[in-house]
Amino acid sequence: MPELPDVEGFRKVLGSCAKGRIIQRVDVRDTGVLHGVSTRRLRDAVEGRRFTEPERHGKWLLARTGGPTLMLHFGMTGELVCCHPDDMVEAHDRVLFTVARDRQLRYRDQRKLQGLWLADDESEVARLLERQGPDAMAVSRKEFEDVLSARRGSVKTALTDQSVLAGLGNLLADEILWRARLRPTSRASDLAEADCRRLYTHMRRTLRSTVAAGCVPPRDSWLTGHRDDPDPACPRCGHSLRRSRVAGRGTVWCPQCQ
DNA sequence: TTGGGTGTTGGCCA
DNA sequence: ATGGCCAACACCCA
Repeated sequence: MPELPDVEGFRKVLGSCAKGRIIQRVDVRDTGVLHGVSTRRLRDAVEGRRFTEPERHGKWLLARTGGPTLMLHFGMTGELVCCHPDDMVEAHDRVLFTVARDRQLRYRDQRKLQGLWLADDESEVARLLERQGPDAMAVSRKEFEDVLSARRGSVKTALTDQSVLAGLGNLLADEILWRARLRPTSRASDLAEADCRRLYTHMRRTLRSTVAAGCVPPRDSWLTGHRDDPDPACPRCGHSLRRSRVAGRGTVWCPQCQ
């Protein structure tokens, strides 16, 4: 689930729930989500510190504390929620950060495909992000065109490859390609300049509305609203949508208008 | 009950 | 460089 818009939503949750507050207690309920750091070291590193303005790069959330930085990745099922410490701890609440008597930030994740890392300094942050391409929300049109034209594979593979462009997942890629009327299997390097511009425009437009929504909503007028229909029809032209596999992922597109 | 599917990533192999 | 397959994990569904 979590793609750029979701993670941007989690960044806002962190900001409104915990920014400026002191981390009073870290409670690790499941060490399986900790990567390269023990519960002990995590607590020693951040308890007593204050959450500052959180940042995001692609699908990574950077929880800064003025010292070490907590790096969060949400995999397919993770989320960040603001709770009351007395709220019932749910089965998938893996790490709890108590930041006030009445506030507790929770890293909740069903599948534990990713988790939390602790970066002691900026070089460690950079090391964890070194394989990430430019953020999809921040990339310039020029840079976008440059990275796409350098790719031999399909445009969908390029859009979802985090080392090319950071932030887009399977759903967003399908939605953006549908809006830009481009087949997911088109070779990225074959795109005409006009195609590339259109793709960039629709990427920005789609990101803007999904970030505002805090997710990629299954709207009726969007492709997202139909990908799970039994016999899906294109909300733009009515033609039957096609399913296939591109970049190893379930892909939905309209053979008529894409 | 079992096998196959799922919005994440990275590693290995050809 | 690229694509395919698998694993990590927990759950759903036929």
